[in-house]
Amino acid sequence: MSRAGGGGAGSAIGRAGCGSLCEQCRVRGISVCRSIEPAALDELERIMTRIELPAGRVLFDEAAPAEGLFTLVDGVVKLFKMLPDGRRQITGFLLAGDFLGLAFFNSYAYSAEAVTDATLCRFPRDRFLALLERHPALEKELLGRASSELAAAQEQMLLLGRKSAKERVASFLLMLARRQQAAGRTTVALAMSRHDIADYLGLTIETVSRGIRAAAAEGLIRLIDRHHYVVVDDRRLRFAAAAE
Amino acid sequence: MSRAGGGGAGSAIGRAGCGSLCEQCRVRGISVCRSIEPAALDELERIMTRIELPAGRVLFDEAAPAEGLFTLVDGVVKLFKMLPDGRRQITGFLLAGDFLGLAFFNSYAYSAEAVTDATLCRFPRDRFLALLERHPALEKELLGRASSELAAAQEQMLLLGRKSAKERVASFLLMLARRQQAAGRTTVALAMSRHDIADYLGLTIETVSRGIRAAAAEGLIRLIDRHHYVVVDDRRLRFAAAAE
DNA sequence: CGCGTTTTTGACAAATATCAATGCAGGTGG
DNA sequence: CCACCTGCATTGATATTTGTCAAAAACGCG
Repeated sequence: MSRAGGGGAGSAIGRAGCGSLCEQCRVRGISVCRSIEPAALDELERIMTRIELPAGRVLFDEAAPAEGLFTLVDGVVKLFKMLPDGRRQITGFLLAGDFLGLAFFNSYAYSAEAVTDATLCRFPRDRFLALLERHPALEKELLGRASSELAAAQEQMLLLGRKSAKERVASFLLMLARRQQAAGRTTVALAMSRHDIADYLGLTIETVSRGIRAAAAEGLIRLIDRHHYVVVDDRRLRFAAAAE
Repeated sequence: MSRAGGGGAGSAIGRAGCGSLCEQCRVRGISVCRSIEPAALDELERIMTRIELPAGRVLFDEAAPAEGLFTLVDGVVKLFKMLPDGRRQITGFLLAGDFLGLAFFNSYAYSAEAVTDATLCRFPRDRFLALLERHPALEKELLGRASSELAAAQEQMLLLGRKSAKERVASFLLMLARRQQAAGRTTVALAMSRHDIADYLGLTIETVSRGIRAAAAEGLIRLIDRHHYVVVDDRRLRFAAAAE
């Protein structure tokens, strides 16, 4: 499936434009990396703080005052919203290079929590916005990211609103594979729990489990163990994902 | 009368972010109206073309080369994506003042079609992007819009992934009421068909119909006719929408 | 090696889709 | 102006999908 950004599930998953995190930016610990003048990079570096976030730790809560913006340097972070009674919807999994925390109202629209141990850079909101004024290229970069995140969000709405359980699971398996293939891997890692997958796909853990097993039984994938698989039949997997 | 619910009525519906459509911009026929320097407005006006789109007419198709950007001056437009077998997900309804067509890859991520007769302004993509270079305030405006659309998309993912049919319908009725109340109306117009509502909420038309009737039977709303209602019990409607 | 947690599996229940009429309203042509 | 026609909406009966509940199996960890 041709998901904008080559796999941008949910919010800000690695984007074609940014490709793999460029080395220079990785070193600098920031991911806003395309077409940014060195002067802006220097300024960014001056106002940033590095954060180590252990797996399961909350970075910020929905509706909290948005005092920081972040880039993810390493690890996986999930974004989610909750209903008053505890139902949860994960809106995206973020990978290295992704940006989060942009809140044009003054509070976050979602919560963010580390799936694995993660490393981030934090930029104080006011100073970052001030910096934005002086560096239009940075603003353009953010607009591009927001735009592709929006495309990914729309793709996810299609999945949530119109795909069957099996199609959702196949779409997810395909999306993960695409992202990791882009990084040259053939074995795909399922870093997140069945519970997280379920809350991302709008299903229950049981239905996710059955969907994954069915995909394996039908020869679309081969399961190495509960958290690793290989795509065996890409064409049929795409078909199962209703992606063609 | 046209299903537009009266073109004038549609256009009166403001947008939270933009407030009500500013008069100056209405006159100029463009909706990118906050904090834009007059010079930029003049330039925008110079490159724009006005378009009248009859109800049901397609503005552009998903995956088509994105050669234009648009602002909606009057009427209602729906954005949607389709699966190969014809299933459809409407990702949003646009009202006067909304912007569409931003595509940072070179093709549209979704199709756009008029729900009611609509008036738009078209800006050629290349010239608009060039103009963006010279007017950072315009870029900031777009970033703000993209950001709030993203928040709305995440809210919709929560609805599609985790809310029951009745909650979805209640959320929809509440959302429409909020948008129209902001414009000082008390009777809410349901400009779109049950089919469109169903494709927006990820349901079938029958389930939407039952949901609306149930909301009326429970005294949350009072139906004037099939395309108009009044919110009777806001608090319970919010509760039914799982919004509190 | 045993224990708690996650995942899988199975039986059953509930929500929603599907199928099938029927009703309603607006537009059209007589 | 009225009656019919057509498409949209509603309603009801039934089917299907997916969720719920319960338990067993697998895994990770001390």
